[in-house]
Amino acid sequence: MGATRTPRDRWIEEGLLVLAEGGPDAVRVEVLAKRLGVTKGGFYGFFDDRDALLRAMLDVWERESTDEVIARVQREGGDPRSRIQRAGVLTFSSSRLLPIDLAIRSWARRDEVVAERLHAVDNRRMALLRQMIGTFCSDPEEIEARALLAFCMAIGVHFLAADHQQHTRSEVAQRALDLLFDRAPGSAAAETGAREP
Amino acid sequence: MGATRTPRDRWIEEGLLVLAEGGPDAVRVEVLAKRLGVTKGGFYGFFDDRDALLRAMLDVWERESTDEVIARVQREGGDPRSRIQRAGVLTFSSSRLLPIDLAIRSWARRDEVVAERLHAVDNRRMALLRQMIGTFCSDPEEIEARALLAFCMAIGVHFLAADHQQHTRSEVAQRALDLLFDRAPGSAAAETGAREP
DNA sequence: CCTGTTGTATACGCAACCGTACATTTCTGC
DNA sequence: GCAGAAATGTACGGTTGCGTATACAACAGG
Repeated sequence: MGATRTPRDRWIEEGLLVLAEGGPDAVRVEVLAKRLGVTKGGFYGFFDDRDALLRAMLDVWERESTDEVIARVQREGGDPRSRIQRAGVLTFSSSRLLPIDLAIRSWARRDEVVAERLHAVDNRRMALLRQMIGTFCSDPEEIEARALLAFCMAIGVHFLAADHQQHTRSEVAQRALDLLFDRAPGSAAAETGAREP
Repeated sequence: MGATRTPRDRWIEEGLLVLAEGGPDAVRVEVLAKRLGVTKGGFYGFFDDRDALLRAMLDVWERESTDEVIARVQREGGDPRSRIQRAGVLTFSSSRLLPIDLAIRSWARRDEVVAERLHAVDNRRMALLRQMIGTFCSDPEEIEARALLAFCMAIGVHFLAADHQQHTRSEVAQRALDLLFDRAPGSAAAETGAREP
């Protein structure tokens, strides 16, 4: 063949799916090949080795998680506050990005290189959060504390398994966001994450 | 030999260490054997297979994370509030339990059985948190929201890689806890987790 | 002592996966 | 159509890990 039936991007894409489902250890060349309906024959034409694929996956994730989110938010306009809210939704409510994000966080705990990549991405996100909270809170230290809480909740809810008595997780999460963002309880808004029944 | 050089508990213990370092996929029988300075010869006398070890590891973790923490807290006495604080410290500041806990959380995202175990443990912890927050907050919904935030932060900080401008992570975390627990900023207290430079 | 019991070493077959070498197919441009 | 390039299939050797079988060693009780 001359026409690429399984281009480089498809390997990366499938790799990200498997990463989300089973963690980095589940990303095996021969497994991806089977899922793509080919053999690993072509793989080594695109990548030096398995590790090169993992790095390429991180590249794509980093770009999608930052530049693309920001570009899309800018393009769709709106006031500063709703823009940043939208960035949160795009990142932490995306059924595509969220599981990948969570998998990479776990991965980063045991891989220094991944940790540095995540570090860069999280700093950009934290800057957005700060900006948003700064629209209604002036004390820099309190902004930082609220931003940390919001970020931790966006991540943490997906690593938590507790029930909430007579309430659903998303009801409680909504209430928690109300506390963080200084809104009257129940006023529908931000949703930095937290979707669960 | 008749004397057990490598009893069942040592396999479990080493398994938990490896789990904390590299996740469940890193827990391999032959790897543990090498780390223990023996071969896998004896392993299958204690466990049917690798999976039985993983289950035994979860048993130990569950017991240490709940009953033993609670027992120790009760034994050391104190008023209700400081007891619950101590339970938080024992769980989320323990250099032994914390990494295991975080590894199990990641694991639970892709294993239903593990998720159910974590579910039970988290419910017990959540009950303690509720109790503590209930000592200064009466609205049940707000208690639940604050408990969720506190729990999410105890977990989330370890999955977050962002910097905090001129502050350290633990300074910001302290301030965040002050917000959550209705204290004046800076009044040294609870520390539900969050130790980092 | 000597005999079981029990923990460990050794060796085996099997399977998954890596990376390489080489053959084969299938487009593309001439 | 016919090169030749490009993607894929096939086959191989090597490694790691599983679980089993069996032999060896060390300690216990008689």
